[in-house]
Formats: sequence, structure tokens, C-alpha cells
Amino acid sequence: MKTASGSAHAEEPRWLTDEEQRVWRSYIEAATLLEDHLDRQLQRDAGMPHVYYGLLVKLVESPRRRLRMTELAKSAKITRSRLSHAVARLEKNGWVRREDCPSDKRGQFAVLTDEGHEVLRRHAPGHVEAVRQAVFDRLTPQQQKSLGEIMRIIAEGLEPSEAGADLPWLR
Amino acid sequence: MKTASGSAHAEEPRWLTDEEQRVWRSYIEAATLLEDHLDRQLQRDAGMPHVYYGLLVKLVESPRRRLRMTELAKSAKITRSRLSHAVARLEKNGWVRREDCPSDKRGQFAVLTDEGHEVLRRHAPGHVEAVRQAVFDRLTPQQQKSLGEIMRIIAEGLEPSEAGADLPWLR
DNA sequence: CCTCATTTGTTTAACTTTCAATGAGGCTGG
DNA sequence: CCAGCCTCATTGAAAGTTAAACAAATGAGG
Repeated sequence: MKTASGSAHAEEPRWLTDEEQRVWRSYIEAATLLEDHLDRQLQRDAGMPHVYYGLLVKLVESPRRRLRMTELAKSAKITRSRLSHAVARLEKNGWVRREDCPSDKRGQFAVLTDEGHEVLRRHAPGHVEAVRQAVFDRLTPQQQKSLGEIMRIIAEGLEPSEAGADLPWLR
Repeated sequence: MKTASGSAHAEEPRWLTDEEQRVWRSYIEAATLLEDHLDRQLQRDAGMPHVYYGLLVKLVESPRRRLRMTELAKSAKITRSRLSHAVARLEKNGWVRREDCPSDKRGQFAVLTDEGHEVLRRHAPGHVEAVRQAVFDRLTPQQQKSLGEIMRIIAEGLEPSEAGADLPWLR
């Protein structure tokens, strides 16, 4: 059996080539700048960070504009803890409301309020425009397609199924 | 002259097509998962978030392992304020030390200490491995190349020259 | 019915990031 | 010189995030 290669075990590291390094740096820089840019845009215009906006979007797209906390967390790729705090804040803004789940007394729904829906309606155009300017307007159709494929692959590799990733023999 | 289209002015929004939306979602998901994954890996192994690690890397690659605060901030794509706090923390860890700039009394150098260098040496292999597993091992050479090109373009569009971006007529 | 492991969601404290304000130093033109 | 403006870097408070611990409810198995 080959060594586990995920624990504290020193095989000689496979360094990145110069070209790989350039790619990686470009990725980090662009991702950092982009996140920052969108956060600022939404904070300025809509009064919330990008992640929070994303939560509202998830909700508006869901049946009855509601989602169980855990579902919402999974779909937004954040922890339940982070979501708890976020929803608390959005609730204070009046954009989301919590509702008990009838079938599971532990459960909570996050529900998009009319106000929340309105905020979304009002600021979606500006946000889409920002995304276009920063990303889509600059890429050829081919590049857009590639970006989609590439990011899907990366996400795939890190997805929840990731849970037991360093114990592959248990999956 | 065409309208400025960046201010509070409602032209009918150019929504994203379904395909564009899929691309964008993939991007957001992958970027979120990846950032989170690397933060966790480094926090667990090296006791610092990914950004902080990135700062040490910038320093180790610089002449005399030092950089002016502003330079470092620019090169890492973060604000000077954020850097100030970060360096304060790294200093507390003994991984970075501040030094006055002789030629400009306002200036400060962030200098990588030997301890800092050692931390980097110790944890670089694990980090590279994490990046490989999450990204490079999953992409074809063609995709790696595309990713580099695409992210360079996006970064380009958001770069510092961005400062007066909504006042293009002043540039 | 009871026990125990698991799931759900929240909470607390520590840490990080942002935003706005500040002070010190440099630089330019009168 | 010095007045006004810009740059360098830091600060403190508020907001957001993380990690670990927790209570309540569920549900599977005995």
C-alpha cells in the first residue's frame, strides 16, 4: 500500500514550475481583487457584503422563498455558524425572517421578506453590471466556457464529498 | 458622448444569460471553497490564514527579505490598513519585524525574520501539495494555460489603475 | 421504552477585516 | 521659510468570520 501522503510525512515536495507559479499568482491576484471589488460595490450600493447578497439570491430562487439553514449553508458553501451570524444580521435589516420548521423542531427556515426581495430587485442590475464589467465583458466566449469548466472541476474536487478526502479508502 | 453608465442611471440591465450564470456560479463556488480550503490547511498546519502566508512569501522573494509597507500591500492586493494589522500579528509571532526606512522617516520596512523564514520552509511543501491537489492535478495543461490567461485579464481590469475608473475622462 | 450517536442551529470568544480618522513627514510654489 | 497638499502608515471601533462548545431534537438499535 502506498503511503498516505496527506499526513505528516515528508516525500520530496513537488514544487510548482515557473509557469504554474505564474498561473497560481494570477489566480490569487484576480480572485482577491475581484472579491474585494464586488464586496465594495455591494457594500456601497446595497449595504451588505457579497456573501450576504448571495444568500438573498439563493432564497429568492427557492420555492416559497425559503430554505432550511443547513440547505442554505451548503448551497452557499459556507459554514452553519457563519450563516447563523449572517442571517441574524439580515434579520436585523428586515430582509430575512426566521421561521420554525413544523416537521422538525430543531429546524429553522430562512425566509426572504418582501423588503428583502425589494432590495434585491433594486440592486441586482448594478451588481450584474459590475460582474459584467469585471469578468464577462473582458473574456471571449471561448474563455468564458473554459472558465466555467475549470471552476466546475475545482469545485468538484473540494465539494462536501470532500469530508473524508484524506481517508479515501473509507469512501 | 455616451452616458457614463456607472453612476445612478438606469439603463435596462443586461442580465446574464443562463450559460453566463452557470459560469459565474461555478466561479463563486470554486473560489469560495478553495479559499476556505487553503485557509484551513494553513491555519491548521502553520497557524496563519492564507493571506498572511502570502505576505511571508512576498518577503522571502524580495531583496534583503524586506519590503516597504505600501509595496507589500500593493503586491498582495490588500489595503495598507489590513496590512498594518496583519504585520502586527506576524510581528507578535516573531515571523516579521519592522524597520525604519532611513531615507523617508514616514516609511517602514516589513522584514522577514529567520524564524519567519523557517516557518515558511517548514510549511511550503504542505501548502504546495494542497494547491496541487486542489487545482493543478485536476487540470489539463491547456486548462492551466487558459486559467492563467483568464485570471490575468480579470486582474488587469481591476488593477490599481482602477483608481479613477469611473472618471475615465480624467485619466 | 431507553440509550447513545447524530443532526440542527446557536452561542461565545478570539481573531480578522473594514472604514474613517489621525498624525507625522515630505514636497511644491509663493 | 511656510502653507497647503499629498503620501506613509497606524489606530480604534464596528462588522464579519472562525473554532469550539453546547442544547435540543431526532432516530436507530437494543
